[in-house]
Amino acid sequence: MDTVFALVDCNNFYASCERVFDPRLAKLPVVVLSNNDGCIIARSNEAKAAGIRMGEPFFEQQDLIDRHNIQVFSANFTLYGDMSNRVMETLKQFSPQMEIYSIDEAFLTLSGTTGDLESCAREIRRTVRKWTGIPVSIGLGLTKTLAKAANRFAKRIPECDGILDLSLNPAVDDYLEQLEVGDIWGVGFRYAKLLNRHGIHNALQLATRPDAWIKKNMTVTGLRTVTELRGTTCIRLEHFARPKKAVLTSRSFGQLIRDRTQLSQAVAEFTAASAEKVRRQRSAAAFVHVFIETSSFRDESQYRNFVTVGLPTATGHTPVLIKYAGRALEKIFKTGYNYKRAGVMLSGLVPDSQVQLDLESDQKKHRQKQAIMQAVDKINLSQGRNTVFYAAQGVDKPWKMRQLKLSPRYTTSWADLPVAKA
DNA sequence: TCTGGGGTCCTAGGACCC
DNA sequence: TCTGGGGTCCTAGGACCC
Repeated sequence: MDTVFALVDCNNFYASCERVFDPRLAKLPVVVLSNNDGCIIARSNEAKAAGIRMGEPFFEQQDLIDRHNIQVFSANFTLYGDMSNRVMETLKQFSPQMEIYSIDEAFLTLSGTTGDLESCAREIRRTVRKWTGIPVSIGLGLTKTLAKAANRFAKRIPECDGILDLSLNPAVDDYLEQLEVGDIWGVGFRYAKLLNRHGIHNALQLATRPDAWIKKNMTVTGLRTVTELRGTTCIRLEHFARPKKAVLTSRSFGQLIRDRTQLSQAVAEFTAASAEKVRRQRSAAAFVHVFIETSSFRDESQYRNFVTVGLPTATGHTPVLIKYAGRALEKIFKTGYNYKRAGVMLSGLVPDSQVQLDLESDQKKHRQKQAIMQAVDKINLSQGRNTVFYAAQGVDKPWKMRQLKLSPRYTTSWADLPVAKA
């Protein structure tokens, strides 16, 4: 009996979500764009094969997209978030020990003998596909880092058919030798270049370097990664989501903003969104940070600035946060620039229950404010974002992001429900 | 014309204190 | 003009992840 880590990763997740509700897409190449229809952030296998590159600006790939009849979608995070929940709920059936690592990935721990583990993984894969329509790949290993590596191979080697178990695999070193350092979980672009300069090109070479050398060049984080490659667990399963220390809402605008009022409305909107995230984890924020910037791609005068303001007491109350965000904006706003992007971060997050209040009257007001925000959140959750909103957020929103290719919110909006025809 | 968004952790160095 | 030793806290910047 061994306990091993399984990494379940949804294949081309956003593109797969679009396909679930539109069977016409099954054999067609599909790409999904980032907010504001800017860059390509997801590609079906067919789109990859056609030569579409990840993270590239959409408009630069337009020719290729037309030539291959590639189906293009604006990011529909409402849909993807809901599909993610369905996948995660399905995975929970298979292991009580689970960590939701990202919108499309989860670590599970599985127990069993070698053969069992693989058939268990196959069962998970079949079930997720059947219940949600999403194809997944599963990698198994003695550590999270090895499970990640196994997953990479499971996706790339057709014979794996979506599953690879490296947990007690005698060939694990052969696989590590095939794994380029830049593809190791925890080794990014910078470290990969540094390692290459030192003649280290694959995971096996890295795993055999002395600890002291690793620590000196890649800090303790790098040493953890290397130890995990050798099969010793350093990175535990995070069973419970830890509360965030800061939340950020930022957007590029659909069109440039010059006007102070419009910019302040956008900032109010982002503040409201951040505040909602803060309340969702039952926190209150002690600092508001606001940044604004012009587009560095445009050949015109540039400006960017960032400012922090502290609140007298931590709060999750949207109107208070909007007020302080507005003051912050006043400190950095300059007339005469074409603004392209703004963002609002809330930090100094503390549990809502720990907020210090002295006076009894304060406590009463505090409870009233909380009740209002709860009501607002409840309405917006059930009826859709910004069903109820603050006047400071504005109404026209000329800066709203572009989403020209948005698919319906099939699963979360009655109006968008797919219709089955006889 | 059009170029995403949201996080975490670690370290070095400076400020400050005794 | 010379100028110790040790500790903590904060911040900026750099690395990483999806």
